[in-house]
Amino acid sequence: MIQETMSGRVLKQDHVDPVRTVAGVDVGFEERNTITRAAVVVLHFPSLVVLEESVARRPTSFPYVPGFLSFRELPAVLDALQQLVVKPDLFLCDGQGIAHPRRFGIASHLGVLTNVPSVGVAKSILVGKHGEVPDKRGAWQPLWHREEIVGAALCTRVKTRPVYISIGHRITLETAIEYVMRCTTKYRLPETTRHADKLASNR
DNA sequence: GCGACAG
DNA sequence: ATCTTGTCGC
Repeated sequence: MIQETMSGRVLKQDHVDPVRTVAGVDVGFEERNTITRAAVVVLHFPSLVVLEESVARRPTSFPYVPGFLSFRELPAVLDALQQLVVKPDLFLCDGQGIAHPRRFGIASHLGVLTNVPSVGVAKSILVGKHGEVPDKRGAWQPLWHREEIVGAALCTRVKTRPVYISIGHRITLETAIEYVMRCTTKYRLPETTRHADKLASNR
């Protein structure tokens, strides 16, 4: 299957150019899921000032099937990306990178297609398990799946559930965690995804 | 066969 | 993801 083939193209080393812009990517739905709405928000790094926003809507063409999220959401995301004037140096996606049954979640799919470094920032686990994460900002535990470290459960805020970080493309887990922390201020989720989330859901 | 299952 | 107000807790 294409996910297994494409996962071979994921670069698990740091090939990250100096990061001046970080983009948050998220998707929402309208009209009883018949319309897919993708949002991309580009922030200046490290100031996290919003530089540009992009929204794209298109008919939903694929159902939600766990493990195949990118087929449902990426087409609209690519539409939104084409409208951007500023080229992002790094993508922070809602969902998994290689913390996926076939090591090719939406963050990896987006990273490989665009050849831009990407990171998966998920609110819940698709596959894998982890030890208890110390309740301290920045603390993390490896996420294991089939004797392999596929990501990290990261505490971005005390007394809050961890977020699940995994590499998408052209980055290492340690570097990914570092950027996620630097994009997170007072909330559980990075500012990038919070902005994209707001745009994708019309709030 | 029985659960689990990103958004 | 989405349907939805107030409310419990730090």
